[in-house]
Amino acid sequence: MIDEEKKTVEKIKKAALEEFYEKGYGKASLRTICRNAGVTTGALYFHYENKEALLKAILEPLIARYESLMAEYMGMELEAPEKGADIDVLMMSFILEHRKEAIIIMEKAQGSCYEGWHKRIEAMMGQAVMTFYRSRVIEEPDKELIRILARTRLDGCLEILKGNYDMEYSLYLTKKLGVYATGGTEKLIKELNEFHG
Amino acid sequence: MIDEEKKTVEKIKKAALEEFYEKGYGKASLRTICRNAGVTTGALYFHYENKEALLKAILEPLIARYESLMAEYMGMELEAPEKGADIDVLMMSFILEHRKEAIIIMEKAQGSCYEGWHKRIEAMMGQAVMTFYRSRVIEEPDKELIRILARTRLDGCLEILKGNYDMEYSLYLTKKLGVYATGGTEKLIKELNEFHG
Amino acid sequence: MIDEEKKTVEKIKKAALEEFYEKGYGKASLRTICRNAGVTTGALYFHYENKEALLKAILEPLIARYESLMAEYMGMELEAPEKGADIDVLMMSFILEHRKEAIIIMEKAQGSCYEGWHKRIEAMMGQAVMTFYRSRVIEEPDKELIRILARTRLDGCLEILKGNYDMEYSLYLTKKLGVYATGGTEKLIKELNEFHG
Amino acid sequence: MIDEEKKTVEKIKKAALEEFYEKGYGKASLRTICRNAGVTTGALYFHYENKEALLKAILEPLIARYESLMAEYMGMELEAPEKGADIDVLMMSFILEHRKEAIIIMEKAQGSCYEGWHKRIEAMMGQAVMTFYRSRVIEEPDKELIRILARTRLDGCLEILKGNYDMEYSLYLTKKLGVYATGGTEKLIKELNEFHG
DNA sequence: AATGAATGAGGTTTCATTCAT
DNA sequence: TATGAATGAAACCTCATTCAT
Repeated sequence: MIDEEKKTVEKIKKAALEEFYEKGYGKASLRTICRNAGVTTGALYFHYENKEALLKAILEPLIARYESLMAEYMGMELEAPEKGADIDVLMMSFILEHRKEAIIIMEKAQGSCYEGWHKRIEAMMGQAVMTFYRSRVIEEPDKELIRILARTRLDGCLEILKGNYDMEYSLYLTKKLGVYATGGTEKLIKELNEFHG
Repeated sequence: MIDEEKKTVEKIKKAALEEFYEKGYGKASLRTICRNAGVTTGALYFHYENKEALLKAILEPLIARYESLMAEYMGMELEAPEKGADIDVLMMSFILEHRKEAIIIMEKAQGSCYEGWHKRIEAMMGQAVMTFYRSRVIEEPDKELIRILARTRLDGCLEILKGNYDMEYSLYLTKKLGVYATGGTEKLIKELNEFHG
Repeated sequence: MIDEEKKTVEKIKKAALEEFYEKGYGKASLRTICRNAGVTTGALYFHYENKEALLKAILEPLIARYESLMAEYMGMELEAPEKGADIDVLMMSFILEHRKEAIIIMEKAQGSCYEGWHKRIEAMMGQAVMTFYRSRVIEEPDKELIRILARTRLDGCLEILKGNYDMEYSLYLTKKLGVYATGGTEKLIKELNEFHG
Repeated sequence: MIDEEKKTVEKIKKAALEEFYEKGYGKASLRTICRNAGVTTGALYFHYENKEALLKAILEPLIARYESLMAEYMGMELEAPEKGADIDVLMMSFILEHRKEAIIIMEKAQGSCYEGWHKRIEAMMGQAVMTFYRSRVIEEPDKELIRILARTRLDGCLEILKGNYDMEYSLYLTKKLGVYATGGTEKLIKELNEFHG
């Protein structure tokens, strides 16, 4: 009873999350998902139109929050750049509840309709970082450099996610990464302006 | 003649490099590789025992250099930490000649025997960074934090590789990333010591 | 109320008629039928034992009329062969009300228990035509020839059905086809008797 | 040896021809084809890209002849309409060697790229018949009537094909059908012109 | 009378790998 | 060295049908 009360949909989503996380979308096997969920292929296809729909069902809930968060991120950093670290903390506490989903969308979605999502997210972060640099640097900052800076910051966050630490420790790491980023940014800006002068 | 002198093995390796790079080890198709190489499956299997052996043939040459480079990296940064940026430059000029191979081993080897390699490399960099932090920080630095710091630095390099820029620009970006890293490191060390005091 | 009064059975039959007509029995999908009828599979299976029973429910009403019509056809043509055209008209006005059902049974029933029906119908027409030829031709007419003659006449009627013309035009075409058939029959009979003589 | 000398491709084509002929393209099962051919799915897919390519391999040889034949048909009937029957004979002797293929393309190709072929062929015959009628009838003949006339003539030919008679008998039937068609045409033309007068 | 979740066999297709030549 | 035909398991997906509610 206790075990059977768990609805089929939940069993499928759980098994699918694990499979997508481990093998990536392209290599994930629906058969394996069904087997691990203790369900037949027919049951899966009753609930989800196809492989991609299953992935969507798993990621969609995260996405709304993810986007709104990113938008917020862009706004805040512009107004109060020194709060960058705080925002990272905010982001962490949000995402930590959907670790695997976030990792899937950022690194394991190749072949699905989310294939390009990580680039969109990188672009958003890139925009925020660029806006900040523009306000501090005399010459137009190098676009690729900014992109890479944003990307490595994102990678830091992802690395924390992948570590699967508890919330407190994750936030600790996030803050330290924030300090590092601030120091790096300051130094880089100084150097960029010196070269100009 | 000139064209036919290009040995089968070379044609296969070239096509395989492209396929592994584009699709990743797991999703790469030997059929496609053979087709693009203008070679039959039999020929491929005459030269390579299986899919993994083909990947090995492509990556092995890089690996020796990669490891020795990493070892060197560790030694140098310990002795002369301020030369971090220079070492990055050195690394770049090495790896730039094997862009795709490096990216494959770091991000596209899932499912192969190189699946865990990126972790080894991260560990090596982590060691180097840890050694440096230990020499500057009073308390034992947090291991995970160091690991992540090393990892993001690696990601920066990878990002440059992925950009496929020309050597000059790649080195420019590497240097700037070095400046950023130095600034971040300094600030973080200061903070870590302050907290202690 | 007005809309809900339309019984489930009717909705199912309507959707099924369309689906069988478009895709044929074998390729018709019960899912699609249910979806288009706005009904669940359970409801369908409450009323019909299986796919074939559903087809039966759709075709059965037509069949009784069809058979009696054919019987009548045989009798009339024997007594008054010159009325062939009139009978075609009669047949048309009957069948035109069940266009799709007639087409299904004649051309789209493969895989069902009606798979052989079109042959029965062809045989009936063949009998009628044979009876007529026997009364006019000295030697026993070739059975296959008669069968094919009957079949092409049937095809003419079917073609009119498939055209989905209005009644008036359908009857016009039927009449013209009748003229053609009469002319063909006369000429053929003459030739058959000449060869004999 | 005797049995194994029969090449795989031939075994596949033979089994496929039978399966397509019996079940139609859509319902034909590649598994069944492979089983009946004594071959694995892999073998089939080595030789043919997909289901449709297999059908193409079976029909293509017929098609070239079919089209050239139809073109010839159109030209001849225009110049010498009384030779209609002769042409039917010509057509028969051509097609008789590819009975099943012809039937597949005319009646069993739904769902494949040949889905529309039978309409093209009907249109060709319709053109030829229309041209003839135009030259004999005062008023423009009714398009649909002509179409149906052409179609029934085609059906007669198909019926002979489906009968799987020997060549001699097939030609006999074809000739008789030609006589019937001539008689029908004459009578119909007379009537059409009378109505006009 | 009806729901709708679940079944499981079967559909087409792809794949790494083998082997006689 | 190399060919290329063949294997057979596994991929995603659809289907008619069943059954507890």
